[in-house]
Amino acid sequence: MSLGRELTSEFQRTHYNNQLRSSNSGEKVVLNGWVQNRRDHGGIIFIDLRDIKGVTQIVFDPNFSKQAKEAHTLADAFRGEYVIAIQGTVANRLEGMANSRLETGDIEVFVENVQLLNASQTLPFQLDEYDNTNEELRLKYRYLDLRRVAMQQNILTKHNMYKSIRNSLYNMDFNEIETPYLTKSTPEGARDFLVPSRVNKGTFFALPQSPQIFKQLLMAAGYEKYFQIVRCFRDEDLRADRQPEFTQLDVEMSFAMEPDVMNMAEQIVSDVMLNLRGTKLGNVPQITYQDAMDKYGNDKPDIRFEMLLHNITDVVKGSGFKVFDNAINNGGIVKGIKAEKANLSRKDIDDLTNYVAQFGAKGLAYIRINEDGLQSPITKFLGDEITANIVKHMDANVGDIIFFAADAVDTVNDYMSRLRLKLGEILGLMDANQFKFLWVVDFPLLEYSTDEKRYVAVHHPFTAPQGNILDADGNTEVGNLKARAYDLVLNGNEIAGGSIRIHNNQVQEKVFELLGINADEANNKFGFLLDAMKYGFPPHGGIAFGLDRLAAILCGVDSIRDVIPFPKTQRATDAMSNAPTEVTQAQLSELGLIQKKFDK
RNA sequence: GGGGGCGUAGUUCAGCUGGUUAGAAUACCUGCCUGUCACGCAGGUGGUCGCGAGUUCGAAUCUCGUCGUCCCCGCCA
Repeated sequence: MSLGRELTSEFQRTHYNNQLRSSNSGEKVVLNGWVQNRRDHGGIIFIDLRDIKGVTQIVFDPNFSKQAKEAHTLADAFRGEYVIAIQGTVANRLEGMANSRLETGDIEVFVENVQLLNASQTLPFQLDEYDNTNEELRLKYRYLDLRRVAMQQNILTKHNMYKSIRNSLYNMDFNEIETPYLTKSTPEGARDFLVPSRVNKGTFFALPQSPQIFKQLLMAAGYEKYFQIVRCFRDEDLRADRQPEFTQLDVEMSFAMEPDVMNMAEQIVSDVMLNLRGTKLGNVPQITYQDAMDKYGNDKPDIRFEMLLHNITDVVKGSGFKVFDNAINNGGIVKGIKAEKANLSRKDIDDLTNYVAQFGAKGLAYIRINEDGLQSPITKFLGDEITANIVKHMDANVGDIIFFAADAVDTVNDYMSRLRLKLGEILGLMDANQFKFLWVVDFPLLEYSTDEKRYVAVHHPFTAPQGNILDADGNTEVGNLKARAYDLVLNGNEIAGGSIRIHNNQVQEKVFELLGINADEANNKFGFLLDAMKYGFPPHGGIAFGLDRLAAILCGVDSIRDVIPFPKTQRATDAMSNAPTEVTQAQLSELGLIQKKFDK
């Protein structure tokens, strides 16, 4: 293999590989890049030369000139992913030889001089779009994987998203300010990543789960409009859309109310949609949390399709069908969902039954409306009248299938919302080219955690309550309190969440009280924030976007790993470097994590 | 912590109910080819069937374990 040479000035490119057009015909140019593809016809060699901008076809024709003959001889040895620099002449392609799939497809460059800058071994996998290499190998050689055009497009899409977002916020007069990565552990919410302190042995920093408290303190400090594109850390198990470190757009503004934050957020996504997709955002509808739960069964509805859940508890009450009656008598509900013109086989329905079973469904009753009548395993228990009422209530027609859920409210909503999405997928109702944004508002402030046997914050403990919470007393139904919180949902994904925050010391103490956090504990954990509230803390609110998810949706990929340059595997390791790795005894000892061993 | 899928040439996969020498495509190597653009044609190299144990006359195939990876539940905004 020939050794690569240093780049010299006469081989520095004059153009990127997406730039040349017919108008450049006859010009002498220099191009740099990777050999994407080599087609050797014996007498003539074509190479697709790729750089970050695009591809140009270069031609090694030994008859073009005396120098070109030498270049042709060299090109004989070139292979995929060799890095080369060429000097040559731009020429219009022969009649009928243009390649409409290339930006530069009207021209080609006849090479007169070539410099091999570096060779490449045979790759561990092919970089073309026809190779569907497993992710393990892609991650091990991530620098090669990232060289693939599809991945470059994803990464650059994310760049363009960052650029658009920054520009929007600069235009709206927001200040970009940093917050620390070495922070205080507050065991609330997700598990922290801990960093041992060498200087203060036995103590630990935590990597931030979000800059929440710091951005509020920046409001206390009077900066009024803050934003940051910032890495956040959570030591929890991974998913296709969850990584231990992820990127968030964090925004906070003082003297703001809900519409101010929401309008600002809409401006950001409006600009992103216009800049990246060329589409107008339009009006973003709002739905209350309660409505979302009633109609969709979850707090992040995908509104690209209807298929609403219907509460039919009253319709089926006293039907004599044990499953329904038991659920209702135990305080639960019965919901129905109608899949219109759903041509599902018996096996499809079995699959759906198994699918919802993992979310607690004990079965999946249904009524299919056929030309010649109803087909259902449960109508014989329900009786003709109630069956007819259900069909009427659900406005079901021939070809439709109604599915039923009967259980505790939370269970019904959980698996019916998942059934709805599954049906949407099966019936092809989720158009990947549609981007439907939705605000979910009026979240509950608190929800009861059966695990911890206490109320916990739905958003976080700094979220302002609606109304005057200081009036709350023993008679107040704590679970009914509402928060000044809002989530932005895109195609069934929560892409941003925020709230107006508490800026009043008494209100904050009251919320801590409701959360079962006593004054000592609150002081210990958030004393500096509580103190700040005593020194002219302005009213403020903000929002945070999950940018990896947003980028994944915009790129049309299922996993956020495809928009993160160097992601972790599902076991939270780096397949390339094998991190995390063990460290030396000396390092541990220096950090005070083990007793120093005294060798004899 | 739990459930499931996958692991066979460099890569992507096939390999049935256990049966002679484990196949294909592509990549790679050699030769031919002046208009291709996933070039073409001819030939060739390439395998500890993830690893370990077991069942069997015989295991890529069956069983158990283990490792890796992905998806999901729990967990997590």
